[in-house]
Amino acid sequence: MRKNKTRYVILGMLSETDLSGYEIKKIIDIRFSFFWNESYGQLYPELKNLEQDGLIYSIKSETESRRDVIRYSITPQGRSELKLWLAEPTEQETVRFEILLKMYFSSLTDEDIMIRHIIEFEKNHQKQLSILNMFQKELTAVRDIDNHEDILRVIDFGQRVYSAYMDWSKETIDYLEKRKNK
Amino acid sequence: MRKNKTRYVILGMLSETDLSGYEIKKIIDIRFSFFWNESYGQLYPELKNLEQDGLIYSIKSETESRRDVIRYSITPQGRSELKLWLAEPTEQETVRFEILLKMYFSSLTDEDIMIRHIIEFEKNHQKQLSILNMFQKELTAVRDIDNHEDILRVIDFGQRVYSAYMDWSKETIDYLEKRKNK
DNA sequence: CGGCGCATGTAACTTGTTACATGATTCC
DNA sequence: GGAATCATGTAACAAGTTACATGCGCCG
Repeated sequence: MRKNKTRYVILGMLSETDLSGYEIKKIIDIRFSFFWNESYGQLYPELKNLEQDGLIYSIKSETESRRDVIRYSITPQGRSELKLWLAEPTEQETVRFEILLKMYFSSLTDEDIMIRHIIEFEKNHQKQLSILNMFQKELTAVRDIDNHEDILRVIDFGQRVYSAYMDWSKETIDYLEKRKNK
Repeated sequence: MRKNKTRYVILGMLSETDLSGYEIKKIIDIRFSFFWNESYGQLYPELKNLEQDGLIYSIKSETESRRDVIRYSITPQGRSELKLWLAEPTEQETVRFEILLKMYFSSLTDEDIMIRHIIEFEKNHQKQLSILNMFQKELTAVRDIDNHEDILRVIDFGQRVYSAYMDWSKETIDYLEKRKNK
């Protein structure tokens, strides 16, 4: 049986500091995007669910002059739910690399088309890798967060994997170039 | 707008040889599993759709004594549809690594729990890597398929990425062991 | 003769995305 | 004043999984 994991990202984030749905989404997009995605269509309803389950509660903005920013806070029950999940066995991830599917059947198309795909792939992930590198530098400089080393471990994962992507891309483009000129 | 990609795996496979739904599923599970997943619930209905669209046609088993094996064959329209897709831009993959999410919040749990998760993660992917290595050896020995080199490129991707997983796992277990003893 | 693998299929469900609506505020 | 961003939300849809049903044939 699969488990709704959106709740745990939310709970995890709120375990560090109070946040609004919008802020959670932004953090995921910037810092988690290389290993996690969420859409508003999942996030907002799940926040409602969590509140109803008593795992989080909302605090209407008071100090703020802005509109209706609804910031959430985690409850003790929320924390224990999060701890429970952390101890549960991890599901194997299911992946779908369209680029590899295309590569697999690439003999059916022109080399140039495939090369363009891989360049695109490389570019996208190079950008992500740069962001990771930046983020790593930032973190290494500021050493005040308590789960600081854990985050660095997560970033390290991304760097290794993305570097592997880059190497593969270069080699595969080379291979295709050679095949083209044959 | 997202695109149903199950059709293209099917078309791609049928572009090489006639296959039944069951056979397609098996090939995906064994050879594609490190970059692609499909369930029967997607596969069988999609075969029906493709047949209705005239991109494939079914051949009821004649030579076979077995039960109702429905083997499919690709049509010229199917081939051109496949070629069209190969030229289209590739969608960025969305990933969800539960293991990294847990690592990120691992300060909230015991080191031993996290270590067990990573050992599990490592074991799973080590198995996959071994299968990839085997498959690569096989392919390097037999050099008769036409898209042989392309497949090797795909396998190479898996090997690089999985090796990165292994390295990261080892280092992260070390890190957690050290943290535990502090 | 029981269990496993072969083989096809689907209904119910969960999960996830997209596209839109709404409106405030900030920045140029 | 218009564009971008902040901010919340949802309905419609698409995608994907799970769990089951059915039954054949082979092997020990």
